[in-house]
Amino acid sequence: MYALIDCNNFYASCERVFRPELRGKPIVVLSNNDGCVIARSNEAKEVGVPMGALAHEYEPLFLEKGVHVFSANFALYGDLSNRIMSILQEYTPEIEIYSIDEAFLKLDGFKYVDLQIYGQEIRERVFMGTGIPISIGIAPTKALSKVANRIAKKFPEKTNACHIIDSDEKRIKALKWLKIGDVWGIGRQHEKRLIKVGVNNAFDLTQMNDNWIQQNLSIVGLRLKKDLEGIPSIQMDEIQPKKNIATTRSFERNLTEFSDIKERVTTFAVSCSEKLRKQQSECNAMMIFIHTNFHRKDLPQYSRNIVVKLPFPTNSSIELAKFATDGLKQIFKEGYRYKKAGVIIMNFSPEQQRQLSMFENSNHKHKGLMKIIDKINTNFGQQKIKLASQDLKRVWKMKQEKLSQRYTTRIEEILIIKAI
DNA sequence: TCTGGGGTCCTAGGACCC
DNA sequence: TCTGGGGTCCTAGGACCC
Repeated sequence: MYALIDCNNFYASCERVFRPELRGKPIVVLSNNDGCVIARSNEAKEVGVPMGALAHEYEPLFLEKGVHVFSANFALYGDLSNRIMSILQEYTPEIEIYSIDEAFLKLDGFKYVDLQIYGQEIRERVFMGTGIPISIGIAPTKALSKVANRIAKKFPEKTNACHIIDSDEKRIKALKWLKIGDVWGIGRQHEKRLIKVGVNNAFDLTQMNDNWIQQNLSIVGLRLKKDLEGIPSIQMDEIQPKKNIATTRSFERNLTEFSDIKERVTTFAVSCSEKLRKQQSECNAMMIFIHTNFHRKDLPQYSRNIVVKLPFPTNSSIELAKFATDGLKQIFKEGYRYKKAGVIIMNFSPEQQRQLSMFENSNHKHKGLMKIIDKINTNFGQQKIKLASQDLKRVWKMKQEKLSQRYTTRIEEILIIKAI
């Protein structure tokens, strides 16, 4: 059996951990730059805040309904996620961390264990250890455990937030209940196509012809169908090094000057190379993109990207910042108001087994230098050491007006309790 | 004024090899 | 009239996930 653990309204729940007075109150979390809503507590959903709601547009509703608004605090969410995952690891040797708030547990050899009781134990332990409420779905395949999890979430009273699909009867009932667009792996495009041929729920999908599925939804869709039938076809994935790493941001205001954008792109490249060194890889190519604000129909639009092939594999911040600047020079065009830029690095190779090039090589001194810089930045706070090409005293930054404290990762922001 | 950020996998088609 | 057969690798684009 597989168990899918999913945190309830994860970001909103994280904000509540250190603000217990907000339990039962509506909460929303905003995207970078406080642009739109990316997470909502159940109470916020009830008062009518949709996903992706524009913050400025919904300001009146927030005030009227007493919705508590937070800027995204990824330092906090990431740390709480790590804590939850390490608790989950105590319950099975085989775990797949699927996203920041989800994990699959493979429950092999649990034949004589009452899974409902086991599920309740996990829920209590995670809540005790972190203060985050979770829902659990248990079933013979991964896709079915996703379905079970949905039921657990939708009917918490009836299921005690843990639903198990362990008979064909339960499976079919669940599949008939689940709308096709809500099935894991069926997005907008597939949903449209399926409804057109009369597939309205997950059960209908399992009744379709294999050839049709493969032709229209590819092998991925066929695996999904089998999984929903109860034939395990989607495997557990181990944690693997990433194949791409990206740092992209919208700017708080439009940028027109090359030098401003160059500074941003340099910083993005440095951030990518830090992540790259963490997984001990080097990259062989890099993409840089810039574009204007797509939503402003009244302004001239410009959007371009460039892929730079590196002459040698590297993970040095200095080298990557230089290549990023070179790339930017080729795509930057004067006279536009830029809203967003990004750096994506790809084509990784392991740091250990590098192929030496006859003529061009990265500066071998960088390796030691980067190690020291990473160490200092870890110990003394991010960005203590920067490249001179980055803005050393950045005056403008992301809009984060409602940022909560990084309670669990910064000693100076730890929760203070006053005993009176 | 105002619209997030970070990933994965699959397929078709073209270039190239013998 | 008539023009082989079998591969691999790479890329762009499209779909999906949270």
